[in-house]
Amino acid sequence: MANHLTKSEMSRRRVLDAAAKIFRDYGYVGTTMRAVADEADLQAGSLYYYFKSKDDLTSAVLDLGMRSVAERVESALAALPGTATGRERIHVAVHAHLSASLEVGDYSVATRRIMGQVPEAIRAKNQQQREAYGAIWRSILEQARLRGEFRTSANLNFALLYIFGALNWVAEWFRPGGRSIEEIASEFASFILDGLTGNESALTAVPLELASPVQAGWLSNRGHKQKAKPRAG
Amino acid sequence: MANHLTKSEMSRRRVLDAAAKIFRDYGYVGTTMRAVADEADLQAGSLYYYFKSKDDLTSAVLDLGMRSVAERVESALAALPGTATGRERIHVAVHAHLSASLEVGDYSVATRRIMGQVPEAIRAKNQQQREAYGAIWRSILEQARLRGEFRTSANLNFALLYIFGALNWVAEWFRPGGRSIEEIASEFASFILDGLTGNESALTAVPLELASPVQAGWLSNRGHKQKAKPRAG
DNA sequence: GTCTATAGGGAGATAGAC
DNA sequence: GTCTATCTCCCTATAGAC
Repeated sequence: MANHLTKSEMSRRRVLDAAAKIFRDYGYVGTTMRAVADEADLQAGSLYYYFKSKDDLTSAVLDLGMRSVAERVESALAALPGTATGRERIHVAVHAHLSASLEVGDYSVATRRIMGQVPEAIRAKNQQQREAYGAIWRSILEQARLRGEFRTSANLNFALLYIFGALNWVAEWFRPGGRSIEEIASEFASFILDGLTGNESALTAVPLELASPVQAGWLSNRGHKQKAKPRAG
Repeated sequence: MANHLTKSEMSRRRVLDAAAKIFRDYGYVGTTMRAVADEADLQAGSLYYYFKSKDDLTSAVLDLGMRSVAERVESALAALPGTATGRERIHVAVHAHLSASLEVGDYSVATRRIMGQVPEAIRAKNQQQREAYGAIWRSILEQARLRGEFRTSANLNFALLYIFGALNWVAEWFRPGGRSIEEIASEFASFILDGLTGNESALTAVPLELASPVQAGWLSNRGHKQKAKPRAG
């Protein structure tokens, strides 16, 4: 049982994937066990074999989404040589965050949308993980400042909130088939480090194509087809 | 009836404010007409005097939140002299956006959370307003680029998505009593324009207080006390 | 592991009194 | 304008068969 999942583990994961999708489209309260079961090709009662309640399922979805991103970023940073600059670390962290976040896109979007709507007990538990992940970023920023790579007037507390706002919004508008994650990561790292005015000495070169419009609705949540209007009463 | 609202108009607004709060905390499906009525000191049936359905109410909440921000930004930009630089316009737009967005904070947060969960018809309608508002920002960015204030490698489509992600997240973590909206706006405009590395010649000077932690949970939605756990089944 | 059946309760919307 | 009463439908969770 080293690497392949048991049937039970696979089914459990199938339920989680289904739940992430339904939470994303219908919110916390709007998600029904029936809809999750349907998406996972099960009957509603069967979910209770894997999760003892709707809240237990909710907590597991939030946990998996958060951990996927945090672990990817941690290992990407750990793989860097000790000589890496602040710029390099930030670029790598941005890429790892976006890459993992988009890979588990249903979880990322669901989390962003329902975090403020789940019962307090669930939120508090997940909040600890979020703070721990934030601490990683805080330390990258502080290291870069200590190395003298930042202007001294930059407030790192705000920078953290600013960066997370921009990065976590990506899972809402990204659609496969457009610009690659690498391009987006380079562009965003460049925005974070140099802003819009900064000099041209960007990170890795980013092709100059100002004219090409971004794929789907530039600001939107469009594209999440809902099977039906959320059930009326 | 030039300036003061009729009783009916006031009640309607009371219902909208109540709905924004409930949508924010419970999501689209989780919001019940009973809960909105309770928050507005009415009975559930009475809401149907003002709004012909839950979806009609939903649409009105999204509309008001969006318009509040767009109108404030438009008029702030219109008030600028023709000689204003790209930097100045962006700073003013950031401040106006944040200021309006926080003033109708319940609407802003509710919109951000439920936009992806409302029925398609409602989303499509609101989407047009969002695109129109986005066009304003796009034109500021393009003007600044034409004036030569930006590095030519910056992709403005991504810049727009990046900026909106960061700005619209603020309503989630901002708590009155901490740093002022003006400080946040200056800091954010500086991030957008100069990034973290840019030279010290910021906009208006921002006091250097790297040590002071931002008030509540740095990444969180904490602080929206829920009266009770969303009703269990 | 997955199913069916069902308990006990809450939803949106309408009708008609005041 | 606002209320109460009510119709019809769907929810979470459990019990027990297979």
